[in-house]
Formats: sequence, structure tokens, C-alpha cells
Amino acid sequence: MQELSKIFKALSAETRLKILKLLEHGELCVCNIVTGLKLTQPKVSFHLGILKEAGLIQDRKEGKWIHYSIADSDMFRRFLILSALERISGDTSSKQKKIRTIAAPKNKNCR
Amino acid sequence: MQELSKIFKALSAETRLKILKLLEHGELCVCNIVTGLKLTQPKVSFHLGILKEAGLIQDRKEGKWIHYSIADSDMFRRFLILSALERISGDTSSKQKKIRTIAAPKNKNCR
DNA sequence: CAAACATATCAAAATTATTTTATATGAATA
DNA sequence: TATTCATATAAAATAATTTTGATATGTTTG
Repeated sequence: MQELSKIFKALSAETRLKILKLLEHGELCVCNIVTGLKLTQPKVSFHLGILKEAGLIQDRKEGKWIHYSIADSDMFRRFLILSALERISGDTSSKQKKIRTIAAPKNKNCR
Repeated sequence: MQELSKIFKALSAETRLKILKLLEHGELCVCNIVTGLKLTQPKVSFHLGILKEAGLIQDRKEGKWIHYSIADSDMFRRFLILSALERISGDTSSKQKKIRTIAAPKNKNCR
């Protein structure tokens, strides 16, 4: 039951839902999420940690970067993520963010 | 998105998952939940409030008693509840509780 | 190799959630 | 009607989560 509540807890913060939404169309490195959602880097790392602990996302290291993506997990988690994402509109907040969200930056040279 | 995270937040505490599990087979009054889970009454009221706010349970007043049950809600919530319950084993904790859990007390004269 | 980067981690502060204790309300009952 | 019962609510105490600011680690690049 701890595992179950951990999954729900991970999904219970808007910031983390926004991160999942950003990852909807593929993997992104931390810096992409930071700029895409205009959050500080430690904050993003913190939330990524919680999503990862819950088995909702996975990471892949590539040199300097760490790419995160929605995890290749069991049916339950997959369903939760999909049905949650379906309920989140693309425009995470401001105009600028919307542009970022739609065409999530997947560049190597983050800035 | 607030609504979505509110639903997940409601499901993110073990106490609340236990309450839902108790309600699995039908409505119960608050006192049944209090004795069934060995929690204080205000604590139970608090958690019931959160589950209700999230649209996961509903209440029905009958004289002195208030009966709570899993809400007659949309597909998404229903699915979440069902798939969560499926993942929670009946034995919420101690032996005594187990008996309570299996044959949840639905008596009028609560004691 | 030194400087710049990407990310994680840690401690402290701030915020939010939960528990506890006391009390209030309204219904039933003696 | 006074008392008891079922439940809610409010205030205070405690615990958990999140944010912030600083720093550490490993990587690339000039």
C-alpha cells in the first residue's frame, strides 16, 4: 500500500503533472524542463526524483546531460499517466510557456 | 489541473486508502470507520472530508448518522478507485481489524 | 588544465498537511 | 427536557513536503 500511495503522491503535485506533460512527447534533459517550466534547477531535480522514485519516469545519462522520459512501466502506472495527461491541457500557464510546451525543446546545447 | 491533483492527493494517504477499502462493499457510518480502523473520530472526519472534496465519496444523512459510500462519479474516478482497491489487500493491519474489514460492521446502533 | 556546464544534494527556511484536544451542533432517547 | 450519542469544526501542536540558496560532482570545451 505504501507503493500505491507513493504513486498517487507523486501525481498529486501540479509541478510534477506539468513535468509529465512536458515529457509526453519524448525525453528531455533537465535543463529543457527548467527552461520549459521556468523553475529553478534544484526544484526540478527534486520533483524528478519523486517521479522517478514512484516509477513514473526513468533517466538516461548521456555525457553532461541526463535525459528523463516517461517510464516503461506496468499497465497501472501507464494508465495513470496517460489518463492524467489527457486531462491536462497543453498550455501549462503563460504564453511563453505554451510555445515551449507545444514544441518542447530537445536541444543538446541547452542554451 | 487543480482538480486532478486534488484527486491524486486524496488518494495519496494510506489512511484514506484504508477508508476507501472499508467502503468497498457498501456504505458505512463514521462510527463504523472509526472502530473498523481504530482511529479517532475527528481524524476520520478530517480524511472523509478530503475524500469527499475530491469527489471520491459521498454522504447520506439519516437521523443521527451520516453514511459514507464510494461516490457515483465519472469513469476516471471510478477507475482510479477500483484499480487502487484492487491493489490493497483486505488485511488493513491487525487480526482484529481483519475481522472488521472482512465483515465491515454496518450496524445502526454503533455500539 | 582551467573554466564553464549540467545536474545532484544538502541544510535551512517556508509552506502545507495531519494529528490532537476541546468544543459545538443537531438528533435521539430516557 | 436533560442527557447521551454521532458527527463536525476549530485551534494548537506536530509532522511532512516544498522551496531556496549554497555547494559538490562529474563532463565538456577552450
